[in-house]
Amino acid sequence: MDREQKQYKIKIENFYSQNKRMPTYTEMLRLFGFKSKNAVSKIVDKMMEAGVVAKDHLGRLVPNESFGEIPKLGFVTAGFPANVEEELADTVKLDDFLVGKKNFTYMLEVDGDSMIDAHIEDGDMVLVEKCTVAEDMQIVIAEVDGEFTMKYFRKKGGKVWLEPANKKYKPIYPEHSLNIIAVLKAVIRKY
Amino acid sequence: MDREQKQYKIKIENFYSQNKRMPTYTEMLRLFGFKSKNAVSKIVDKMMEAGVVAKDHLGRLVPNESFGEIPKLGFVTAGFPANVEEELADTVKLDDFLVGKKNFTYMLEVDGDSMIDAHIEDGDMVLVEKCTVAEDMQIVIAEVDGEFTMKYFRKKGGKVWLEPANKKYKPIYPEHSLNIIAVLKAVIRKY
DNA sequence: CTTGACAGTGAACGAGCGTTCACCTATACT
DNA sequence: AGTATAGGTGAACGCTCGTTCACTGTCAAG
Repeated sequence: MDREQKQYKIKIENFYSQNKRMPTYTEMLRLFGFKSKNAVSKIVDKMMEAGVVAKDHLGRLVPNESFGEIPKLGFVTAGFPANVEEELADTVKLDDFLVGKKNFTYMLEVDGDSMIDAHIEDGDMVLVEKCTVAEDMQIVIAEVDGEFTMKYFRKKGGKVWLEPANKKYKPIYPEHSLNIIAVLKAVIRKY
Repeated sequence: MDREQKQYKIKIENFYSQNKRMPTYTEMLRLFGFKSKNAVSKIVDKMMEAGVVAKDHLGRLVPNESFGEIPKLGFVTAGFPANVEEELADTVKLDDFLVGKKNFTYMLEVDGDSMIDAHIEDGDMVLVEKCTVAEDMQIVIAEVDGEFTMKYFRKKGGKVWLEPANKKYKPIYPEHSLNIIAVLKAVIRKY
């Protein structure tokens, strides 16, 4: 893919992320600065050959799956490849990477340091999946005797309780009820 | 929005996330199980009134911004709202939430525990933004004397060095060169 | 029963889309 | 000079999309 094609791709990507759809040929005409749709047509043909975009069974332009994805580079210690602009083996789409069951996923903000030994800080965002059961040692959002909290879920010998990841706090043994609301799927911390 | 409309919305959402574009009326016809496009037309009109979808200046159907977003619920301790299916004030799109400058963002995997006191574990994924300068105390990916590493960037009185977040390791004072490659923007940990 | 509202059918239509063809330059090669 | 080749213009053409209209059946209210 040469430099010019990359420019076109970036313009299409921007259009797509702004308008949530692919541009029409007439729109690309303006976008690229041509005066004839045919010029666009030829460019699109090349892009299809290069695999940047594709057409579905209706002949409609659809973005290649790399749209909106970000390159995944391997380990930190391995460093950046010499030319990071090069074709990269692996890319990730954050939505797909983080969200499993779309309609059951919620984001919450952590307050308190009760999970600090699990390296979950006050202020971190967590992605949780609504769910009523959990395995021993999973981190869950639970409701115990009317209070909501995030803790390790413990289950041993018919007993269930919650355990913080902070020695300052003590395990919680439910007096009346312990309802699992959701299980932790991911932690996100922004800087 | 009544139950039926929600079903339609979910079907459209699924189509959109699979095909990366909105369905045509003919496709919705099959999708919803009607025999006349007019039935679809009426339903779409209602959805537009309800704000679920919209049409742009070309009359093309575009998803409302809530497509692909996940609900953001506030603090963990605040718990889940009684009826989580309700209209929710806040939603987040993970891509936009995490990625600032799209063409400068990369994902790397952390190995080693040198940043453990900053609660970044071995195996965590980090999002970094390519960049050559940094502030004191920002976490950066840097190349020191030929080696890549992730550390706190320190800058004081004209001197620069790197500091791990783990007492087991010592600060790194560059012998020949210290190049900042990228700055840390987010940490992601999956369970 | 009559009436009106609602939901869906089936056919017709104009518009804009993507495609295609003939043509017009430059630039590079023989 | 002569000639391909690539990159662009401008107009024409079908096709399918979204829209619209008249019509049908169903259900509830008067």
